[in-house]
Amino acid sequence: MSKAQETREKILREAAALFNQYGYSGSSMSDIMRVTGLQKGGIYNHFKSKDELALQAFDFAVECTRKQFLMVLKGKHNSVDRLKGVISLFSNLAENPPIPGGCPLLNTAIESDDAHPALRQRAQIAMDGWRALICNIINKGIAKGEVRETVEADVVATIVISTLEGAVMMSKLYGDAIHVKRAIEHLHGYLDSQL
Amino acid sequence: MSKAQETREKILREAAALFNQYGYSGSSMSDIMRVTGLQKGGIYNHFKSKDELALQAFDFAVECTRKQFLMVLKGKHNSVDRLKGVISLFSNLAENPPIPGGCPLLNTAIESDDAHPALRQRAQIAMDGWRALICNIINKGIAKGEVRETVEADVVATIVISTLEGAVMMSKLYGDAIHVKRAIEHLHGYLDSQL
DNA sequence: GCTTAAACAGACCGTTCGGTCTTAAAAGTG
DNA sequence: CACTTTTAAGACCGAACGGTCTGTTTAAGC
Repeated sequence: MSKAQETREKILREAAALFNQYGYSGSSMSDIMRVTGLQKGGIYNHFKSKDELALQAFDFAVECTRKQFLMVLKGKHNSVDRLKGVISLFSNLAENPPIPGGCPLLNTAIESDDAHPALRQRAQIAMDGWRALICNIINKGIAKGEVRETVEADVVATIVISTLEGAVMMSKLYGDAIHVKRAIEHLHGYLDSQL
Repeated sequence: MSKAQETREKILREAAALFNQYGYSGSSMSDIMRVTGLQKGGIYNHFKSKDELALQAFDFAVECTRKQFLMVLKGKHNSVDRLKGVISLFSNLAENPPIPGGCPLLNTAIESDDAHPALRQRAQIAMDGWRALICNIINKGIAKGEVRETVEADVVATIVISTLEGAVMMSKLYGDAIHVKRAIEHLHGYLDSQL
């Protein structure tokens, strides 16, 4: 990887962490200069505006998360196990998240929904991807006979994501992972009884 | 109510709506001047800083919500009905919320957890109140024999709140109430089978 | 209705904001 | 190694930021 690409990725990584903790409007370009150790010119050479940087930093964060999903899915073939694997990833998210600040999708969705249309659209796309992942696992499970045919994948996706994200919010608010742990346990029971 | 008190409350109401939609760092004093129709002097006469205004506006928003809870609880005496009543309040929250921008507790928790200790503490207190409300309903239900003795009120509170807040996030992200509706339906089933 | 304390307007302050541009250094390329 | 292009620095810009302060208007209490 060229020097330029390395710098670019460093900016994205540090900016993603900053935006994830302090939000888009809570992070200034000066903050980004500080955490990257670069001056204005060094940053604006790679990104033409704060807005563009924010969008790409969000995509970067989403891609990080997606890679974690794929890793945990590797080797698991039973569809219920695969779902539980995805869910269990969240036990770390509140305590030692891959990107500081918790779940980027949650944080970005909340900040952008009324305030930042472009960012909101990216968040929607990322959420679509996550919902599709869950739906795919379930529908393949149905096809393989591991999951009841009456199960509505869309509904399960909503329940799983809502419960996890809400629990991350609570655990981050209190600095206590117990809420995420309870959510995970509850979802395991839910999946066992419903699928 | 004196003129001053009216003005003060108008500022709180408008500021609460603004902060709830655009966040604390996404709302400037100029924005608050615009929505209140007041100049700097008129606002700073009632609040000594943007920070203090933000804290009080959050408390104002929480108090609004609390009143709604009390209203829906009035007349309901069966503990499961009371819980379901609280839950059903959320069907409006994503579409036509009492304070524009969705759930103030959710929004404030997400924005403040890494960025604003004072606001975070207020959010914790508000969350404590909400959890206590749910726990009280359940524990009284146990005492009255309406709820199984083995039910852990704390755990149920976590599940109910997490699921609802996560669903509000999703519904607001998509501008589609279906996720909140699914969450409510799921929680009704959960309460029926667990309590 | 007068008095007096308050509420409010709006000019003003220093700082920080996002963003531009010139220039020097460093990296890539033959 | 020479040459070209890219990359980063940092001075600089106008606008907007949160906050202060003085003067004027308004409303409350006698």
